[in-house]
Amino acid sequence: MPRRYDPDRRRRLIDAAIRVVGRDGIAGLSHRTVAAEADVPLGSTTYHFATLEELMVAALRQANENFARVLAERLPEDDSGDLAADLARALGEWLGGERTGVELEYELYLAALRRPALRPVAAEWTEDAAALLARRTDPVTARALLALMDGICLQVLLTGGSYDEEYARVALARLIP
Amino acid sequence: MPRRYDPDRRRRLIDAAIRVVGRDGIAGLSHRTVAAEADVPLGSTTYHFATLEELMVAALRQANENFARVLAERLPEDDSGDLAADLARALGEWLGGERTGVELEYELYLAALRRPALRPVAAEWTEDAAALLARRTDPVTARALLALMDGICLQVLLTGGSYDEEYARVALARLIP
DNA sequence: ATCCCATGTGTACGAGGGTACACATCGTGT
DNA sequence: ACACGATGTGTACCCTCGTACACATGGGAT
Repeated sequence: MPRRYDPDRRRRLIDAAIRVVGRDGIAGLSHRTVAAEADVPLGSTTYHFATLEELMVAALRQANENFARVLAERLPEDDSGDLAADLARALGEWLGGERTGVELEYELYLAALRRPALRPVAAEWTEDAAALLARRTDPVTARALLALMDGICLQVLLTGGSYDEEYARVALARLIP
Repeated sequence: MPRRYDPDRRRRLIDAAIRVVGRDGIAGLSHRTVAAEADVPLGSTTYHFATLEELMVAALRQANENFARVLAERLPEDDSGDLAADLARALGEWLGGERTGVELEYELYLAALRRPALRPVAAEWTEDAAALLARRTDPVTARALLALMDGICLQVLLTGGSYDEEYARVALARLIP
């Protein structure tokens, strides 16, 4: 039974947790489901992550890093272009893809509402994203743009409506002084 | 044991469900916890609400009605005043009160992300709120204002930060053409 | 070479949950 | 007056979960 000597078992558990949340939501997250998804015994998950919150923290942090990378690519540093249009397009690409991915990241993000342990990670995320936007505008406007993007995403995801990129562009443009 | 003849048992179950979610979150919602909170036998909850989603739908709908009433009071129909300031103040009062109440309503609202059954109710809510705001501005702006308010609330609640009413007022004002 | 400890494995227990179902009771239409 | 259906009650089954614990194993410090 020598599955011994698994250097990045921790990483694989995090990946498995992300897949589980993507498929069944946080409600489907348990030590057992993660263990099954990662093909490791139950005891291994409880060893590396004593509580499910620890797993969520790790998963949220990784999801943040992924999204920050994507956003950085979509936001060229030179401010020659139209920032509102760039952001609206980035949102469109994000929401236009697999709904699973968006749901996954938002669900982990929103989980911070009831779990104080996740709040510092959520705060990191908004700070990092704001810093990214602040390359193209002032910090206060950056925060407002982020808030509006969050709100637009929420409305689309929660009501089951469709994303209107032109509407988003106009609204975002109004926030830029 | 004649607890028979309970005309508004359904209503009492909904109230109990709201109290349970307020105290322990959706994670703590179960037929049994609601039954205990409402002081009725287990079978009664499963009779009136076959699934927990039905309970959540009813609870979310009631929470919406409560909040819509409050918002209507805070938004006088005459447009003599400053709309952005009114909204920022309403947000402040809402976020300044018991964190429990805000968390409760937001948690039910956000639950629609993963539960399609809740999405029509969430959509109703945004439409009703937008109609309220549309008394003071155009429909497109009303939607944008709502989205920004959602985003600002989220950032406060998820990151554990504090609410800055002046910042909110400025950002909201920019959205009004 | 040896020892210690981080890591990995298997299993068991008690708590709590959804669901089903048989039975009790009352209101109401006929 | 009566029967039937809506509503209420109690209980039992089976599942999943978190947790704890005893044991195995191999790497690296000494």
